[in-house]
Amino acid sequence: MTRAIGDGPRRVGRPRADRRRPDTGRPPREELLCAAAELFTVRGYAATTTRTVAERAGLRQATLYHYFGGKEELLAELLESTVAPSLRLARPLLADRARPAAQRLWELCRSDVLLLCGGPYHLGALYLLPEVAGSRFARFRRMRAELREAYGTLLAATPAGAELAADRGALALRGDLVFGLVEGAMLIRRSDPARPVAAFAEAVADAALRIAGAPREGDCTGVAV
Amino acid sequence: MTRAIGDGPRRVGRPRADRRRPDTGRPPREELLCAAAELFTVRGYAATTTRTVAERAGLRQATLYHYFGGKEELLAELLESTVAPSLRLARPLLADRARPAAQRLWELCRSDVLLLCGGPYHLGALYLLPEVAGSRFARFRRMRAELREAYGTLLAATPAGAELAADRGALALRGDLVFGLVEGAMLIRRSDPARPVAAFAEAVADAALRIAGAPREGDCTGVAV
DNA sequence: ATTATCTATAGATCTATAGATAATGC
DNA sequence: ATTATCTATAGATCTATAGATAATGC
Repeated sequence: MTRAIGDGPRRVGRPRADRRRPDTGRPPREELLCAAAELFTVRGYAATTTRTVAERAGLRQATLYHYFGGKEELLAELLESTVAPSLRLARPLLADRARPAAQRLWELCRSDVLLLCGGPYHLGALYLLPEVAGSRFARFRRMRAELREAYGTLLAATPAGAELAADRGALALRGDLVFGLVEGAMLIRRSDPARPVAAFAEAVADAALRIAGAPREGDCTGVAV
Repeated sequence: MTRAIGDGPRRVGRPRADRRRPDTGRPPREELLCAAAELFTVRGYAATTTRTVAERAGLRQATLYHYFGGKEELLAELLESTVAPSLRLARPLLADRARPAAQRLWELCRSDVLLLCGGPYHLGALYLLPEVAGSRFARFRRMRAELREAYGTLLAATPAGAELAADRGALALRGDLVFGLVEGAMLIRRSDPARPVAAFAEAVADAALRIAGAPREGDCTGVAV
């Protein structure tokens, strides 16, 4: 006795009022996060209401509070879920002294761009929200600072970085430029979303290494520049 | 018979209720724009209310409507006032065939960063607002597209750009990266606002030219890199 | 009994308009 | 008379809570 997909609720609890939406089967918490991701990135955080988030997930506004304390909690969770994979990636790269620093830096840039631009939503755009300065997002900011630090460390270990070792200011500036290019990548991408992400990520990583000061022929990509 | 500064209203019309604020003498329209600039960039556009804008300018909320149709009109005016100077600068640079393209591109980057980051507020951050997609901002978008075009033209006229003439896609991508770095500069700057703007602008222009593919020793700045 | 959802709503906004008022200008 | 401002407010939100309800689980 099979049931058609999206057919009936086999779940505990009062059924949803909005029956139009097919039952994805995914947990409501996740559906809410997805809805928030899309709305926050497309319409903006402050312009998005708890009502629109909930209804896009097929729920009534009040039900959102069963899963989250409010809009800020949604944002905090989205932000942290975006840096976390970058950090998991950065740590082993930092430790891997066998490979040249420039190569590891390139790899970090490329993966970060993929993470920020690769998903269905450009979550990286959320990093730029003024709201992120609030105390509720301290944990996210700490994680991001650690990632930022990883960029700096790798850059300093690079031949071009070593040359600058004496001039702390110049090194810091260059680090900011590299990190800024990577984080700003999803804004660039917005102007031409049709471009394949993989190639785009490599192009950004190449550009980042040029800013870092890598020798011209030393770009880590095999692709001609 | 002189009066102390900020003393008394010598102006037509009902006096302001809020007497705390010293009379700057500047026209209220301008004061409103300034207030909006600060609030939009610091707190975010959607999070800023007409009330906070008006009261920061020393006026009651309703008085804002004497000068502007609403929040969107304030934003539109701020946005256009930010691209306009960049465009005025780009046009003669495009026409000036005497100087090498790379040098003109460098100059354009540097000035744009100064315009975006030099003022008291980082108005460039407003470019990234999702609201800018709205129809009310079509004129701003057209102006920005023209500026974007100028970057592309200069890049193509560069030696490195000429090499890529065959590969339209690669040229477009590189143009996006250069333009994106410049527009993203105020986000980078946010991480270290203490840095002197002039040097920062040159550093970004240098970085932009590296992305553009200029020969290593060809950076237009006299400063060692 | 437990759970996921719902409906209803109080309280707090926020925008935009209507109409009054307190100056100067003539 | 003209002007720049004000006060007051209707109407439309939006958030967060209280409490009801319709499922399954035992």
